[in-house]
Amino acid sequence: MSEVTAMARKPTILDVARAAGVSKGLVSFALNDRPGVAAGTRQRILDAADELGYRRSIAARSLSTRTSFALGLVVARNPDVIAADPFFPGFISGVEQVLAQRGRALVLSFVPDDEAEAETYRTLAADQRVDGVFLTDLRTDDFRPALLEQLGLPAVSLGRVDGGGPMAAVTLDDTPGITDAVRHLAGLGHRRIAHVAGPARMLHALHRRDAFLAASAEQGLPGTLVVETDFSAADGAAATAALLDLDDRPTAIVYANDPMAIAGLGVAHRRGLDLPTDLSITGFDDSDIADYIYPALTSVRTRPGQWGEAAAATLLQLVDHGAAPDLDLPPAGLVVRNSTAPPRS
Amino acid sequence: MSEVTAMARKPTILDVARAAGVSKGLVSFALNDRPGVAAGTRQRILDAADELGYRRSIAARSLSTRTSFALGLVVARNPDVIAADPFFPGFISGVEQVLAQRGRALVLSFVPDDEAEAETYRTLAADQRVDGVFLTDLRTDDFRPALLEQLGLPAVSLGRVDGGGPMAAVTLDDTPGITDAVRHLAGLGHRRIAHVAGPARMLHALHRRDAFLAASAEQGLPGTLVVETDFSAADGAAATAALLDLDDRPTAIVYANDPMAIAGLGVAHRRGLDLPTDLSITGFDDSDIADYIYPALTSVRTRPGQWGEAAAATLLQLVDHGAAPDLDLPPAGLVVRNSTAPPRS
DNA sequence: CTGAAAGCGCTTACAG
DNA sequence: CTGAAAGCGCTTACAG
Repeated sequence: MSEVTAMARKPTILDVARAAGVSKGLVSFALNDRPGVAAGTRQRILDAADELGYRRSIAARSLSTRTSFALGLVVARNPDVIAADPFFPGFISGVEQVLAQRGRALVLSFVPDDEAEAETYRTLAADQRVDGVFLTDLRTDDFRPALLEQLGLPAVSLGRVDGGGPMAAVTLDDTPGITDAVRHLAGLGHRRIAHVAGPARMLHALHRRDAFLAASAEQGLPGTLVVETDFSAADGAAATAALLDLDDRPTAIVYANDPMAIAGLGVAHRRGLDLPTDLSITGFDDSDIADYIYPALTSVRTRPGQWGEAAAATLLQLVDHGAAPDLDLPPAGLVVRNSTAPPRS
Repeated sequence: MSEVTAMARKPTILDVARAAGVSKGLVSFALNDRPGVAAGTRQRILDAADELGYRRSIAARSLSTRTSFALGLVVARNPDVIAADPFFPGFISGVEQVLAQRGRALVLSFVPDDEAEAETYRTLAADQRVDGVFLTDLRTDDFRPALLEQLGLPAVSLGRVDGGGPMAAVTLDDTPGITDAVRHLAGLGHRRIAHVAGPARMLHALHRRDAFLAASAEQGLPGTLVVETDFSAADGAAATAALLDLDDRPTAIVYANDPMAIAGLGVAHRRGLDLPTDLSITGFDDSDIADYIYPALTSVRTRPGQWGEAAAATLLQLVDHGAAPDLDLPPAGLVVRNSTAPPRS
């Protein structure tokens, strides 16, 4: 009977202290790698903890240190758009890989709009659910940096915040990928190249558009064919239809993400165009499926997993040490497949 | 100076007790809707709490109640496969919608394999990170139900566990969707219909395969053309190629998910087949992109968001009240588009 | 280098 | 119906 009770109860710091013949305080010091514990004593404590299968209670540590040992990610997007976007699963996997070995958990939140997003950050901060957050999908006039600052929530952003505040950032330049795409198409002989861009309120969509514009100028192309979308397949299809309706329609289209490029392929096929001869297409993200559609999609390969690892390491450093240097990741590169070819004569 | 200090500190239960002129204990009772607090006193306490902008500390509540006020989801899949699968974003959105209004958080974990998965559950339980978990992607000989039972972690499974243990379940029958697909194809005149199945170790893949077999039998079709895959686009493409290499190749293929169906379309196109005339194709999931590829994909529509809401509500009930009834969701239905047509002559 | 004690902010028997 | 106090399991000055 008492044996059962003894087995059911998980060991506390007091059990370790008794087993090692020291005080709770000293156990705490040893476990936290604090200086000022004799080497022998430290070892004895560690052994005792090991022997007992002791794990420090996160709830108790949270209460006394005001730390949750968790990091947060809140994503404000339409579920359909998230589902079509290969970024988040890869990013989260990367984050996990780092957090798991550091004993941290990831608290995830998908919210439908800006308002719910702000509310979520407030709740996360008020409840001290997380020690810091990842800031993704940076926007123009983004209200979040100021909000997080006000809430005192450490954050690392993916990409650099607009105003250039003090927020730690992990960056990855999309420009070379888009530039390569335009050069590649121009090199094939295309002169009328269009861009199906993401929403102007999203910074990375803007960067891709700007890169497209700059590369077009560099190649002496007009670069006036830019259509804005919300990143959805539906918008990508509509934008493609609009471009193909033009009297002087483009011979190539650079899309700001893969789902739209795939939808664009569909529109072109429906119109009986012969791809890639009648229309060259490039995507962005290099989704898993890109290699298997017809024609296989030329796309810009980003590395969401690397972003995740880097962002997690940076945020952890920020949370643990109060500061972290910015990190710049190797830029995205173009993967050439069969959806791009010289224009028809 | 002291004002600043006063402002920075967030109110505790003691502040509320003082403001209301009662003891901490009584505040706790009032906040937890316990009986035995005079109506007037309760109101006074609630008002005081409101006035002060008081929120109970989750860390403190966690420590004294051994409750984390969080639920867990651990997903063991290759990031690429997750990325291609529209299920999780929708599911998570649904879960969130319920958790947010109940003050619960979602702890998410993506792990690479079974071993990491088991370790994650152990850690989640040992650290009391979550009060319960969602069990997705049920497998044959699934080690998780027994592990969770042993760890004392309440769980609700998506679909019914193999052995039929005591675990709460939210179910959604895939059978009608597949049956409809086969009937639809048979009705169009197809006699050689193949199935590109998911991995046999995954229960929902098995269910879809069994449904395919049963529907084939019902329609008097051989139903022998079944190829197993890992659900990836790569495997879907390979399976399609193998089927099309057959002397007596199928005129229609029922895929167990959309990414494979899309990859299959690509393979068929590459071989110069005229779709859907030369080959009819159906998917499963009804991804956002299904409507925009060419030809638009006939697919089975599941409702991941509904699953998420139902599963979250069920798990919360289980965690809060110790028991929850099983729930059966409306079955998936076929959405007919243009990737299916009568076979050539 | 080590111990004893207070404190983190709640909840919960126990009295009255 | 209400209060006083112990307890959840840690961390952290403070002494020595």
